[in-house]
Amino acid sequence: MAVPRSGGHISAAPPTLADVAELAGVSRQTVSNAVNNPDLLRADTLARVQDAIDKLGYQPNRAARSLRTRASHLIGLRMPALQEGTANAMMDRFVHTFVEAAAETGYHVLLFYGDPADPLDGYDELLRSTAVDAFVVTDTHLGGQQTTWLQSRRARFVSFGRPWTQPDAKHPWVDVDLAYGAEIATEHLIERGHSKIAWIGWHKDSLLGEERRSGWIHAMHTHGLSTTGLASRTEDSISSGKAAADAILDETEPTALVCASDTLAMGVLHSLFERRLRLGEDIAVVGFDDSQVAQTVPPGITSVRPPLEEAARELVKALEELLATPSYAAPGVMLKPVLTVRGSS
Amino acid sequence: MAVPRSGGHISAAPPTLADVAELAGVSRQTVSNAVNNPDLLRADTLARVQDAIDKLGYQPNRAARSLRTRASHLIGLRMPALQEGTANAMMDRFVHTFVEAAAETGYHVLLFYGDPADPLDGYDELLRSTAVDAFVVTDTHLGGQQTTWLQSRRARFVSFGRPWTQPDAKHPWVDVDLAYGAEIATEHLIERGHSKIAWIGWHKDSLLGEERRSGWIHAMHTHGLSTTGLASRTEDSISSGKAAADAILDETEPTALVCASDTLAMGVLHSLFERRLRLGEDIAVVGFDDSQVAQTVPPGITSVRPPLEEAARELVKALEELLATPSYAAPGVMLKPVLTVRGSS
DNA sequence: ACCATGGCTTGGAACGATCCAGAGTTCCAC
DNA sequence: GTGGAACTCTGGATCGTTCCAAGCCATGGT
Repeated sequence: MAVPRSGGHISAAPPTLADVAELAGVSRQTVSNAVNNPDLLRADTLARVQDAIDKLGYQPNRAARSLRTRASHLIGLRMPALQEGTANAMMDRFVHTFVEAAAETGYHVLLFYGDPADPLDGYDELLRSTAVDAFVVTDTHLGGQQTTWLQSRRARFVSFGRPWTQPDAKHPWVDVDLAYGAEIATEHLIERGHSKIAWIGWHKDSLLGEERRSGWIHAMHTHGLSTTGLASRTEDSISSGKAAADAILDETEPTALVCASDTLAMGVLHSLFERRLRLGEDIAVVGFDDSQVAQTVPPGITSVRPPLEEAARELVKALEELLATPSYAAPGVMLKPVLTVRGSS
Repeated sequence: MAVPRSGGHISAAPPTLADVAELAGVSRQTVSNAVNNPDLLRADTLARVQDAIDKLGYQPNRAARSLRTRASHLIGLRMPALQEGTANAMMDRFVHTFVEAAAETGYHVLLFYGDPADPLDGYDELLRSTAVDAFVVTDTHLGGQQTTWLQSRRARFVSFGRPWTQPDAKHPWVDVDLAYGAEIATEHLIERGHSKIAWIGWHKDSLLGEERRSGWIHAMHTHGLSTTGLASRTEDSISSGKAAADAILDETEPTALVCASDTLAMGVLHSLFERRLRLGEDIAVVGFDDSQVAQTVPPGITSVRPPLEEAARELVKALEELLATPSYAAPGVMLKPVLTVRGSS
């Protein structure tokens, strides 16, 4: 003998629509309406159904609902590649707010893994199995491969990061204006009385790097300061940050440094440590990303803080509209970072 | 007229089992078997079906499959609370490997959000809607609320963190032996010639804190060293770490400090910075967690590194068995951390 | 009294997969 | 040549929900 469906005190199998309907003395469809279109029911019927729902602890089965409505209420997010030693804890803050904001509109986040060597790995399977309603793409600066491909597959998605390579892309995106970030960082140092302000940035082929660099140049020139001999380009790692700092400190003796990332700023700190120079007193340093490290290292590193929470919320908003109206084409949203001033400047 | 189902070049609607069956000239069930039990088919039939599957790019619809098999192949993970300024980037590394390991066994991770004030928030909804097959619980040290509740709801789960309050709990768990961690940290300092080694830890009501502390005490006593006046207890924050360091440096003048967390270690660094003492030369410091910060601060903080990757893989393994055999009761797994030695000691 | 109106409720069908029981084939032993 | 086991394959039912078209019942205008 099978165990009776809804009889148990500790529900072995969760209650279904039919169970609720029976208890409330109405049909399945009426219960469904009570859940999805309450205003279709007469007040007293609705109350009766609600009682039954509460009594049984009913909750619609997601799989069944997804099957029928062709919507999973899941947003796919590919796990960003993890680099040991690099301050990408930034993503943590972003993901956190994103999950929170998504929850508020009834969406959950499906984290998936893809081979770091293949930027498209993982997307196809989820798309074909209709496991997610949409994606959030976060690595647009690596070239538009993912977005181009998703577009060709008619997948729904939003991106955190502007469509660098296709300025006419139609998908919603949110990004942070980090040229502006470099500008306010540099101006902050100028206000503090510095005039020999060096730049430690990334290689020329990095779109993000060139953008940030342009902010520094703009601020310097606006204030009539020269930039010659003050810029250096290198990898985004601590050791190369240190090497770059060593070189520039020996050659040009700047009084302040703006770094394209907190990782590079940490490299600078290593150089200072070795030279027994004191951060914030002997020399000023400003970083990017406002990572854990910048926040905690004594005496604190002044850093350009991207509004990740706001970005996450904007993306969820765009997603919501995109899923409501498939033809939705939002203008991109560009957010301004703020400078968090700490002891290093 | 409706668009023909599988006719399009750019598939509007994904192909279904029936489409594949038709193309291959077999029944739906045979296609299903080709996917799930290939050895039931004759070799030539299997090849024909496979061809059709490849040609159409067929992928089973997850919702339909979930509905029928009552398994979503999703693992629920509640977003851990985010504390600004605290070095919990540790979780990032854990989540990353977990997602990766889960993917290898065909599972994806469903990230969800729960009100930080209510440790149970979020679980119930997912459970009742049968959205996930199991949970990973990560905050067992906050008291066994979540695990007790999940157990009473007959939910499947594994925990990262031993069942502190119920030593007889039956669910699989994985944890890191951080008493041992404190021990090797202390012994490392003793080897380096230190004998006045202070402890900066958490309040007495923290189970994790007491455990780590016991490792320090054990190592000290084993080597005939006194611990009196060398221990301090405080909050897990940078400012209280600094205050504790200030007090203990003034009173007892230790030559080395073991901190219960990297956050506290950062507090110590602030104290040293103010006193113009040089980390690793004037005084040695060891932290816990091997966070980003410990890795990057010059000259690097020696830190007890929990094997998060291994833990994640063990948890996935346990999950797999748990989902295969519902009555599965694994013994807990206790992993040993390693000490990452850097310039601070 | 009648029919149209509109609000509320209903049973049957469908979403796309798997489970189940049975039908058809093949093959070997007697 | 036949019976039976083993192997393949098939059609119908089912998972729990929502869509659809139709049914019921008051109400109100003619």
